[in-house]
Amino acid sequence: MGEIQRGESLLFLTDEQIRQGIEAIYFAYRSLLSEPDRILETMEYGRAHHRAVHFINRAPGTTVTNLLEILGVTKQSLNRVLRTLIEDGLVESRIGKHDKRERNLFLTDKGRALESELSDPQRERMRRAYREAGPEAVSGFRKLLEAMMDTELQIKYASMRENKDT
Amino acid sequence: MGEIQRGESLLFLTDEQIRQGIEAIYFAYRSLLSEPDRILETMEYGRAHHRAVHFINRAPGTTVTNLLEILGVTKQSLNRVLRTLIEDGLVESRIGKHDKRERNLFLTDKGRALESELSDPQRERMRRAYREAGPEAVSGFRKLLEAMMDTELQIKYASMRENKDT
DNA sequence: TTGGAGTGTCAACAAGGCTGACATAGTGTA
DNA sequence: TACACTATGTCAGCCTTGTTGACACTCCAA
Repeated sequence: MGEIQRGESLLFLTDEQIRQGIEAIYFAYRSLLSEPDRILETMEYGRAHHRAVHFINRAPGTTVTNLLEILGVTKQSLNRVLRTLIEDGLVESRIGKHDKRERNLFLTDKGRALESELSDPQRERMRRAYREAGPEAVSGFRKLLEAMMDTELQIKYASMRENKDT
Repeated sequence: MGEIQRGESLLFLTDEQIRQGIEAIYFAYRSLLSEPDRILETMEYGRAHHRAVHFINRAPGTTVTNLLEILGVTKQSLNRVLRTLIEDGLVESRIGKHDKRERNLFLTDKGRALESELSDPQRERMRRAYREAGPEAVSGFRKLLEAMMDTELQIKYASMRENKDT
């Protein structure tokens, strides 16, 4: 490839560097799923259930529509998952107060237990990586991931962090 | 978000920071798949084909077993994909020279064309993010992703970079 | 010569995406 | 009030891509 290197090196923009970055995300993402996957194998739930439970935990009272937007799936797909979670008593669906068409979703104690079981090892892995790489790496990591996101997801990501930053 | 505080502060290790990191990867990974997904919709291939083509392109002559390890799927699953790619003339499978049981996989011109079509927009997104975030962020990003990987994948990742680092 | 490795293939199944169609309740506006 | 629209749920059927299990063949190496 032919990036011309002027004064300050642009070597970090070579095709090779770009490719390695893409592969790094792929491998890291897969590793991040490995623990929950292993646990999920022993139960009647799948990744889709984990994702739903994760985001309901993060934003208790969220609506179905909001969850649909965050997860980027169809309502039929989400509903299949949500139905089993509600039937099994992991998620509670309350009719909206302002708008009775809406359903506000909450985790029950049982739901929170599942969320922990699945996410704790994931967070532990992440914590180890954070610690190992140090605060500066973490900051660069976050910066880059945000820059990679579609504007739409960037906005959702930002809004999920509201009132949560220390 | 707040500036990372130096000194004794371990604020970057709070649960909230960890969770945000996990979500950031999730959203970024999804964004990274969005362009190829859109293109794949118009053809008879899927993500699995993209992955296969990507790694064959990266390591021309690689064997089936090696590809299986990198992709982490079963041979039946990979074979289904590989078969269509070979039938369609995107991948060439040559009997190994040293070990005639092995198949060495190569992209044809047509295969390289598909790889480009799918990966170029992805690399373009990545390049933009790299440029926007700057070299230091890139370095932190890479460092953290590597720290997140399972040892096994870390090794594969490292070996893929051999003789490719500038 | 024999066991194991590398590969290919068949069949059956599951998870979790998708579309399309239709139903119901509730909201908001003309 | 009537009507259009929104939020949600559900049925049916399809696709991709993962899985297991079984079996076959070739070839390498001890």
